[in-house]
Order: sequence, then structure tokens, then C-alpha cells
Amino acid sequence: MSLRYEPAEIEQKWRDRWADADLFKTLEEPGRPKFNGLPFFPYPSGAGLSVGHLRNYIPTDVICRAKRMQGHNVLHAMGWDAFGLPAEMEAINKKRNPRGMVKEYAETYKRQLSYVGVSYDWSREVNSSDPEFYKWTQWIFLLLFEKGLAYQGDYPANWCPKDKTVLANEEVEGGLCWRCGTPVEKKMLKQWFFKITDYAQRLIDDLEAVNWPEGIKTQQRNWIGRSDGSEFYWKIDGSDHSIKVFTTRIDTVYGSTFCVLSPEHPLVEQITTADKRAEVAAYKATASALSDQDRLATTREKTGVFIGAFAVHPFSGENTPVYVADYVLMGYGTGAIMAVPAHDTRDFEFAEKFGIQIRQVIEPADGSIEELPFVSEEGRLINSAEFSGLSCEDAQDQMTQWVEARGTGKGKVNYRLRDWLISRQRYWGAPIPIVHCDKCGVVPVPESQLPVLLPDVESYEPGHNGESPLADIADFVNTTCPSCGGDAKRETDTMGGFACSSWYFLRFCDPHNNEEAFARDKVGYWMPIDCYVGGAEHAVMHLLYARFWTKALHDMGILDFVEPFAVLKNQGMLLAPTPFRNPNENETLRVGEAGIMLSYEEAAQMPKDQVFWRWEKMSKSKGNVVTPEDAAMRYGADAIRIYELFEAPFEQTIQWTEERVQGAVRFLNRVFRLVGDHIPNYNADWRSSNGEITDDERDLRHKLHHTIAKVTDDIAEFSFNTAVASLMELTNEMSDFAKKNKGGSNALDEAIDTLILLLAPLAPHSADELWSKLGKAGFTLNEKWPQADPAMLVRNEVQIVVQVNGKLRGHILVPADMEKLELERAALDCEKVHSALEGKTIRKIIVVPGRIVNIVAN
RNA sequence: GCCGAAGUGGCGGAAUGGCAGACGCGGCGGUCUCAAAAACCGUUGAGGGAGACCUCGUGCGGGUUCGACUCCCGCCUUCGGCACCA
Repeated sequence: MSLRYEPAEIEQKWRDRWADADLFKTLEEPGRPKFNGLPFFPYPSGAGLSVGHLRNYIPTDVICRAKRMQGHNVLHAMGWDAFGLPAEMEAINKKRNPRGMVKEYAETYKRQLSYVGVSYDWSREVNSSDPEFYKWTQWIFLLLFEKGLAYQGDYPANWCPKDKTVLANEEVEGGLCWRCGTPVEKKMLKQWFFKITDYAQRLIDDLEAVNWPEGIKTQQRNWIGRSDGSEFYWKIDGSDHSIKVFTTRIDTVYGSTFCVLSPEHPLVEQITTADKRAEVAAYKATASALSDQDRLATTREKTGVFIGAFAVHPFSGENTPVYVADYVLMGYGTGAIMAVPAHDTRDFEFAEKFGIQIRQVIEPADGSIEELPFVSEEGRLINSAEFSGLSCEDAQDQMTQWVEARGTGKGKVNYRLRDWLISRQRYWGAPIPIVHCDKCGVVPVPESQLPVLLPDVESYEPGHNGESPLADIADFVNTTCPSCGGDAKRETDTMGGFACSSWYFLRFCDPHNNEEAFARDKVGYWMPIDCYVGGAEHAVMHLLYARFWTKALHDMGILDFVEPFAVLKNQGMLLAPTPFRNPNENETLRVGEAGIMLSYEEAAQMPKDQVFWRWEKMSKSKGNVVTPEDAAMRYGADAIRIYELFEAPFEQTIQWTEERVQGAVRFLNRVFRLVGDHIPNYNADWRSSNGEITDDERDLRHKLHHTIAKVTDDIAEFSFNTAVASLMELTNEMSDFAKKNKGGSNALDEAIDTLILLLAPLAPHSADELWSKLGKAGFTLNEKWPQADPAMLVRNEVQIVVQVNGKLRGHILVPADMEKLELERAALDCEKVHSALEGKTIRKIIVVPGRIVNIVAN
């Protein structure tokens, strides 16, 4: 029977059968280990999915399918990160209601995902904008509020004037709004925060316990930004005020020749001398007019003003001038620094410009004269009174003790992490469940009144003066105080989208619970997640927030674990060829742009030499998107799966190359042909063989069991490209065997069954089709995963490599258990070894049994 | 500047310190065909040789080792992230 891979005829058929059989329903059978595999839940955008997104969903599906066959209860669920700014902006642009829009987009995503046969248990689908879901987001908010982990405070918040909302620090990239790229302004606003800073140290420490890519861990550590240093006071000469400074380099204190206050520092007003007031006020005005983007530009020349005051050096007693300068930030440390121009680049630049003394107090260990500033901690102190001669490290300890003993300072750990700003002045989010009452103040909405429903409105565009559009809806705003029953007003800010994604993975464990957010035993069973898969762009935001919520819920006794994601994997991107042309003289390019993007149609019509191609991420705006349905139609779902798995290691960026997709089609065709051609000779009862086997059969079995072991390991380690490669090798070897051994063979029967099962997680439609062609009922997903037989892995004859002076000179085929001495003798018998040793004396022979003999001679 | 990842044929990539280039794409030659496509068979790192074979070869320079793509030291390049955080 001649078979071919005919995706159009088999794939939809099998997807229908899987659905009819409810095949992907989550099993919770006792006695089985559990496996919770989850891709980051997506925001369903109107652009739909591209084959690029599948680089996440296909591998997660492969591992979940394999675990299921390996006897696990598998949780593999999907839902929609539907709340948040992206959805709302899209709704505004399209003049649609976000509720209906998001529902429709989610349906599209679901359909697109189904085209590649992904095995989700859709009965667990969740949507974060559904009241059933956000009721519990609000419930968690209230828990955090009760524990003092959610609070309202005045803060110079990051304000995006285009999106008309505040942003969390994590959402500001280089002073620009992460969504629209508008420079962010500082605006004094009353905002809601989560006290993530309470967890800074634990968020660092617990990274040790998770299996995540090292780069992501480092990014989190850097974001939290622990620095160990000292905090101590400098008294203002002739005043009762003192400046508190933080430094990590107290060892350089004798080199401090001035102090700097941030323009926002409250002491500036109080200690500026009368003659300097006008100048300082002018400087402060200029500084506050700068956007963050400008202020943080490292290339900018240092600016600042002497404020007329002097601070007394706590060690030497000298008077040092105090400046105000915008390179010191109010938001970090104490907003004031001791400046050490000799050993800090920024202080050095400032001192050079303002003609301030530069005093070297650290000398490199080897005493060589370095150019200043010398910022390394590898050195010894000089010009530092009794501390001279100490290493930097020792000096840091002793000097900190020195200030501690005098009660003017202490050792101090600072973190760069700030509290997580959660309130948004936008419509499309979970309302913050708080009521403001003139009498009772800030009152939480009682759990019985949850959810605080987001009202359906005609107009939901952002309000004015930094207020949410909800503030205009009287019916929503006016309420009664849950505490005293009097008139009160609802909080009108909503929560940013990251609130939803900080706990949705818990809801998947118990998605339709009407009584509580989740049953403890269900979360206890399924969590933590055994494999969390998504893009590295969430390295900081989502992953940090979700870890924080998990720890907070743990501390409240609601969860039994402190880390939600035991294993994290980042998939590589998929790039598509994208046409550009060079601009004419009267067209300008944005920074970083190499040309003007073209559509494929435009590119086809232009002369070839005017078009150049670059690899770009697939996106609707670039017009280079290949959708899952297009690709599945043209090549087949299994071919797409095999292609994306095989093209490169999972975490690596790949380039969409259609010839190589064709390669995947060819591979599947070879498998179909192999199986089809064998059907007339196939014996399903191959296990009851009589035990007599030929050498060829022994070789085939060896290869087969070796492949079982390899594919099993590779899938577990996300090394899908080598898993596919070894299945290709096996297929090739089986084809050769079939050609040589016409007629039936138990070894080939066994190999055929096993090949199909090993292929099943990777190419499930094809596997089920072939399985049924062999006359078998049911689905491969319900079959047992093949086991490598250790007896089949050992060989009684092995090939040994023979080297002379490390160079390959020959091979010998010997019994696997041959002794070292015999191996040496066998190696020396090789003809090529003879000629290579001509005129040389043997000095040494290295024998690694089972591998190599290396003869050292000269 | 700091942190992270990575540099291997024409291309994507493979290799517990032990035969570099598995597997695939592309190329070349062939079979089939009126022809083409598809499929199949062979071949394909570079240089040399009629040939069996020989020499070189994993970004660069050193080192450790019987043996290095792999480990160590010093550079270079690319990509990703952070960046006036004291």
C-alpha cells in the first residue's frame, strides 16, 4: 500500500475525532505523577497569530503530549490576557467595544491554534476580563490591602501623555512609554501601589531554587538591584541640618571633596544660602522641565549649581562644598551623595567641569599609576589617615564600623526596585475594589459584594486631568460606604493588566469555581508549574509580579509554595524575509531604520536592485505575516510542527525558510511510504517472536532502542531539533533495512510501531493516521510511551578508534568486553598504524575501553 | 560602560575532553519521463594526488592534556538586556 502525507485529507479528520472523543480532557487519576505545562497566556490581538507565535505553543504541546503518554496527569490549558491597555487602544482605534472585540479575537486565536493540533483542555479556558475571573483578581487585591501590601500614596508617577495613564517603572523603557514610545512625564498623583519592595530580598534569594535560563535570573537580579553599602550623615556647617548619603564605596570617603543633592531633595530649600537662592531656583526649574529621557541620557554634560552651604567631612572634619545636580536621583538611596571624583566617573566629570579638587585615595594593587578616575575595587587605600594601607574590602568593613561606633551611620542595603504601581486611569481593567468615604476614609469593598463590575459604557476614552473615564459615570461612582452606610464614592482607577497575569495560572487549576478563587487542594496538586514557556521579553515584568503575588499568598497561608514556575523556557523568535528600499533624498529615516519597508506586492513590482531584504519579526505592520492557517493549508500542520522543531534549538531565533518547510514535508512522506510499504508484511503480534534474529535485525533493534532513549531525553530537555534528527536517522535506517529484507520481520514490525509512537507528540495527526492504517484502534496519545530496553543498547562488538599521536589512523572491530592489553595488541596490528609508526619509538599507549586507543610515539 | 548568550561547510545546525560537520536545506551527477515536476540512487569542508591516500580545518593569540569545537587565560566580532542607581 503506497501512502503519502496528505494533510488535507487527514489532519482535520483527526482534529475532529480528538474533539469528539474529548481526548485532551485533563486527567486527574490517582497514582499518576502530575505535569503542568503552560505557555504564557496571550493577549488576543486583532492581528491574529502568525507561525512565529507557534514557536511557543508547539514545543509546549510536544512536551505535554509526551508526558501524557509517559503516564502523567497533564494540565495543558489556554486562556486570554484580555484586560489592559493594548486591547483598549485597539478597541478605541477600531471604534469598538473592547468586550465584544476581545471575545471575537479570542475565538480567532482558538481557531488558529486548533489548526496545528495543539492539545489544550478547552474546558478550562479562562478570560481575564470575564467577571467570573476578575472577581478573584479583586479578591486578591483586597487580601493584599488587608496585609498592608496594597496602599495608596502620592508619588511623582510616570505619566504617558498620549495614553493618558500612569505606568509602572517596569513599563518605562529608556524614559519612553513601552506601548507607544511617547516620552514619559512625571506627574504628582495619588496612586495605588503593591509593596513588592518588602519582598526584594526573597525575590533575589529564591531564584536559586528555580530552573530558569541564567540570563533571565540575572535580569531579575539586576532589576531588583541590591547594593551593599553604608549610610551616614554629613553635618551642614553652621546649621542643625545633616545630609544623609548612601555609598557602596565608603572606602573612598577620604577622596570625597564635595556633596551633591538631587534637585528634588527637601534639604535644598533649607540649606541654600540667601545669595544662591535665585540661581538654585532657576536650576531646579530647568531640571524639572527635563523629561526623564533627557535627564537620564548618559552622554549629557554634567550640570549643577553650588548652593552656598558646606558639609563637614565626617572622617576628616574638613568643609566640603554642597552642590545641587540632576545626575543625582531623588528616587534612589537618600537622594544625596558624597562625591569622590578620583574614583567615580560621574563625580570626576562634574569636578573637572566645576574645578573641584580631585584627591586620589585608592592605589592599584601593583602600585602602577593609573589614569583617574580609578574605579576598581582592586587596590589599597592611600591618603586615608589610619585606614591607609587597607584593602578596599577591609576598609569598607572598618569604616562602616567607625561610623556605627560614633552613631552617625550604619551598614545599609539598598534596592533599585520600587513599589509596583498598579492603578491605571483607564477603562479596560478590573476596577479597584475600594470605596472612599468622607467619614471612614479608604474602605475595602466586602467580599460578598464582589465583583465590582466594570460598567458597560458607550464612551470609554481616557478622561482628563489624570482621571479614569469611570469617574464620569455617576451610577458607578456614587455608592454607599460598606462601613457606615453613608454616601461614598468608588475608586475609579482600574488595575493594570499585569494584575490578571499574576495569578491566572492558579485559576487554571480550578477554573470554574464559583465559591473561591481556587480550591486549595487543586492548586496544591497542580502547582508549581513544571514547565512555563514564553518569550524573554517578560523577563522582568510579568515574571517578577507573579512571583511576588505567589510569595504574598504563601505568607497569608493560601499557597504552600513560594515559587510558581519551577522551570522556565524562553523560545527563540521566528523572522521572516521583509523587503525594504533605500530612501530618496527627500525622505528621512528614523534612527535605526535602514530603509523604507515595502509590501511584497510593491517589492515584486520594483527593479530587483532597488529592493533589499532583511530578516524581521513577523508583524502585521510589516506585512510579512504567515498565519498558521495559511501554512497548514500549504504544507500541513504536522509539517509546520516538524519544521519549527527541527530548524534550530528551541531557544534560538530562526528564519522562516519555505524550502526547509518542504524538507519537513519530505520527511513525513518518507515515514508514510515506509509504513505503507510495510503494511502487507506487518504483523501486529511482533512481541511473540521466536527469538531467532539475524545480524541485520539485531542492528536495527539496537538503533531503535538507542533512538527511544535519545528521543525521550531530548524531548525532556527541549532539544527537539535533535529528537527530530534521530527520528530521521531511524527512518533512513528502517528504509534501508526494508529494502534489504523483503518480507516480514519482527524487528521491523517493532520499529514501525515504535517510530509512530515516538513521532506522535511531534506530528500527532500523522501518527494517528498511520496507527489506524496499521489496523489499530484509538489514539496514539492514549498509548504507552516506548521504553528503551537496556539489553538492546549494549552491543557485543564495538568499533574502536585507533590514533597515533592523536591523529586518526584506523578502526578496529572488537568484542565489547575486550581487555586493555588485547586492545593495545589489536590496535598495533593495524596496517596503517604500522606505517604511521615507522621509524618511531612508542612512548605510551592510552586505552579508553569501548572508545579509543591512542599510541604516543616519536 | 556593565551583565547575559553566541561565533563550526554555500545555508540551518550536530558532537558525556575521544572519528569534526550527525540530521536537514541547497548544489552537482544519474534513474524514471516526449519533457518538466515529484520521487528515488550517488556525491558534496578546503587543498593536493590517477589512485589507495596525504595535508589543513570549529572567530583570533596563548595554555592545560596522550588527545580540545568542548576546559583555563587574554583578545576580536555579533546578538539580546540594563544603564548618571552613587
